[in-house]
Amino acid sequence: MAQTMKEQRKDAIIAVALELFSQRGFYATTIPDIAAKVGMSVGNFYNYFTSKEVLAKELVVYISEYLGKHIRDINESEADTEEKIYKIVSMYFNMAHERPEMIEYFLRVYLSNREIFLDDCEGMICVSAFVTEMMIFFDDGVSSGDLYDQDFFSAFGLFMGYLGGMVFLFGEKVLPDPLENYKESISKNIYNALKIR
Amino acid sequence: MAQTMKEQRKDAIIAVALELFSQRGFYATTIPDIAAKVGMSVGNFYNYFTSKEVLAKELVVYISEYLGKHIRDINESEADTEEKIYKIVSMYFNMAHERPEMIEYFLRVYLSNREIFLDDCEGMICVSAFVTEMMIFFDDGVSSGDLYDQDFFSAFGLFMGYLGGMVFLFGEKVLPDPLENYKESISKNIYNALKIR
Amino acid sequence: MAQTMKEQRKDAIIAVALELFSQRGFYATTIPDIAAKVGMSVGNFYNYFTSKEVLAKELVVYISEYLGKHIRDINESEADTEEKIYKIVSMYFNMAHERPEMIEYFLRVYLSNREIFLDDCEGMICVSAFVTEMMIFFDDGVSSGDLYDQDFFSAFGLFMGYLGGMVFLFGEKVLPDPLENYKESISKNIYNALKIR
Amino acid sequence: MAQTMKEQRKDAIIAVALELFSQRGFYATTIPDIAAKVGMSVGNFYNYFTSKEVLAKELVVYISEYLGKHIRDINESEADTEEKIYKIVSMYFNMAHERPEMIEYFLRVYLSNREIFLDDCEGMICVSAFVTEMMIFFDDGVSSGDLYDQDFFSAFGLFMGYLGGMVFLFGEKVLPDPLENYKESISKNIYNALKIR
DNA sequence: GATGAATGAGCTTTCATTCAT
DNA sequence: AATGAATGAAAGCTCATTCAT
Repeated sequence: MAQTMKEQRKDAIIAVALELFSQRGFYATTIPDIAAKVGMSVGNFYNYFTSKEVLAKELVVYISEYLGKHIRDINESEADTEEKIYKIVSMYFNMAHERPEMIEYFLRVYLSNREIFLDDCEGMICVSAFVTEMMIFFDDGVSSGDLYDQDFFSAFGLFMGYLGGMVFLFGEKVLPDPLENYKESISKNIYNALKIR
Repeated sequence: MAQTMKEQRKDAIIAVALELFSQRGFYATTIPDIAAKVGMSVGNFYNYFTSKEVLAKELVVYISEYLGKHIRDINESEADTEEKIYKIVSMYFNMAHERPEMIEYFLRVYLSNREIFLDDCEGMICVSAFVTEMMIFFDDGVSSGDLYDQDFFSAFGLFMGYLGGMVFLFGEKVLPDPLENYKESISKNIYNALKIR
Repeated sequence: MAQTMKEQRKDAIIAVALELFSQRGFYATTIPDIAAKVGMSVGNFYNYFTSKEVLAKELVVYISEYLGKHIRDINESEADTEEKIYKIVSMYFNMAHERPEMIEYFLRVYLSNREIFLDDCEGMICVSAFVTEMMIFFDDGVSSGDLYDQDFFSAFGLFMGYLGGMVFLFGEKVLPDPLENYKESISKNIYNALKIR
Repeated sequence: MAQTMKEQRKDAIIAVALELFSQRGFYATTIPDIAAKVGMSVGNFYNYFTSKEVLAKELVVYISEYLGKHIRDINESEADTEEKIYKIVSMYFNMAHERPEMIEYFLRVYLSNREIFLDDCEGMICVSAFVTEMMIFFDDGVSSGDLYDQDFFSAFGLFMGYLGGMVFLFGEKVLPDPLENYKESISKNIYNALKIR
């Protein structure tokens, strides 16, 4: 598991870029900003990522895999579908709390700046690790007779749109309570929307 | 109702800016781009809007009022809550189809580039016309015994997150069917999630 | 014939660029160099030429037309072929003396940096004004029975290669005498090489 | 004649640099490009050549000696002056065909980027091996009563300017025939221009 | 109101060269 | 001899904004 020096530096760039991009957006973050915060020269940055866009794309893949791994763990747990929904919501909100840069990057950079991701991420392929696990979740739910058998993306849109919307509202500071407090009601809403009828 | 010349020119800018911002994003659209498409000099543009950011903010207000007006009509109609949900979903998807620049602007510019709207739009005030009507919808639904009485923003997040998510997925071309076809199932999902329990 | 202000500024850029490119070469001359010498901001330079390459290409056309015009005058004069050769040589060497940046640009920038001119100047089209007049000169010489009827480019290569070579040697400071002094012998050499046999 | 390892590596760099410089030009070729193609690290490259400019200069000397050696062979042959001219033209065109990187380097890098060669190559000293042999050729021609006794550089400019011009035109793809086919007429033209009168 | 030339700061990216290993 | 990460200066180019006309 020992990382090479180069891998460590690359991870440092990823961490810093994630933070800055998520806070300031893609365009308002400059390579000099990133390099300075990593403690690296601008020129050297380009030994790690061939362009700003390539960095942005690697970041999406990174987050997608991170999210995907957590959902896989939930998928593989013993919980029933309703509990799994709660676990996913919890995981998502915890992540929004503890690693907000990841969720924010997803919402603010990936979902919004289509022009950046057009070339290599078409059809959500940069995000497939995550989407695949959500598919498995739905399929399992349907198979086990808990969820209504509907178009995947309709259900996916509900689930992720809802969660993303809440995180957005939280970021806007219009929610009266911490995200934490909404886990129950939101899980319930989602379950009600998706359950067998 | 006759508009002054100045108002007409201003509306022309708004229309063009909406189109370009929604297609290319805020940063990739330049003032020269907008001025050229309006048929106006760059210098003159600044007689109508004092900066690019101010233009962006006026655009949000414009869309918020437009959306708000349509929801008010639905709120004031005779329909019951379940029908109103269907009407709002329909209206939203129709708008995504016929005036995509509006929905796209909302999703791609307003929701994503927080840094632009920080100064004058905090706490969703630029978007209050629209939010207010959604609040009225929920209150009416609760009053009439149709909807479960929960935190407004939790319900709002579900509703708008879901719709936004679907439009996003549609834009990504991953939906097998046209948005139109999802009206029924999505309205149903939303109603199931929000109804009295 | 009154030039607009903008045309004057453009001409100023052309003059400066010609000078710097010919002295330092294309790559060693920067846009900031040019702008500074014109007394203009870097940004404003790009209101006149959309890129450094475009500027380089306009320069070739400019010189080609300038040279072409002078050769046309000679072609249309009453002189016989041998005299015309002398006139062309004289004109070329005078130009190398009085406007060296033009000849130098031709030799050092246009002839050498093929990659710059690949896209829009293929097949010598950027230089056609000049080549055309040389063609006319040869045709006339052949028609009047003075020149041997051979492949145009073979003759053209002799003529222009020779003159270019001499200017190069002059620039290298290896010629014992000023260019001026070679007019006679070179014209004679060219005539001997091309005349009817 | 066994080369040391170091000499072999150096020759490998020379071969690669010649190829890349002649194809892409001096500025568009990077040291990393060269090192990669040689299969060597960038750092190691600097153990063989102390700078990019030094490499460029060694290359000229290398070509000059190569050309000089071939001309010496011709000078030392039994042929008469007219035949020697033909042999030089042939050799030059053959070289342009079989080792185009050498001729191209001469024309595109050495003759054009004066700024690179200013410091150590002034007065054609980097190229003296070749120039010297051409001088010998002319002197012999004059001594044997075949060539007109004129200024050496005037004759040299004709000879080399002509040949360089033809190779240039060939590279521009404007010649109707292969270079090969021009050997006769060009040799004749040169002889006519230089012969005793 | 209208024009568009002008500014200048700042961006992404490149690359010859160095140096610790 | 060899590696390649690191530097840093500089390049081409963009663009929001201003201002003289």
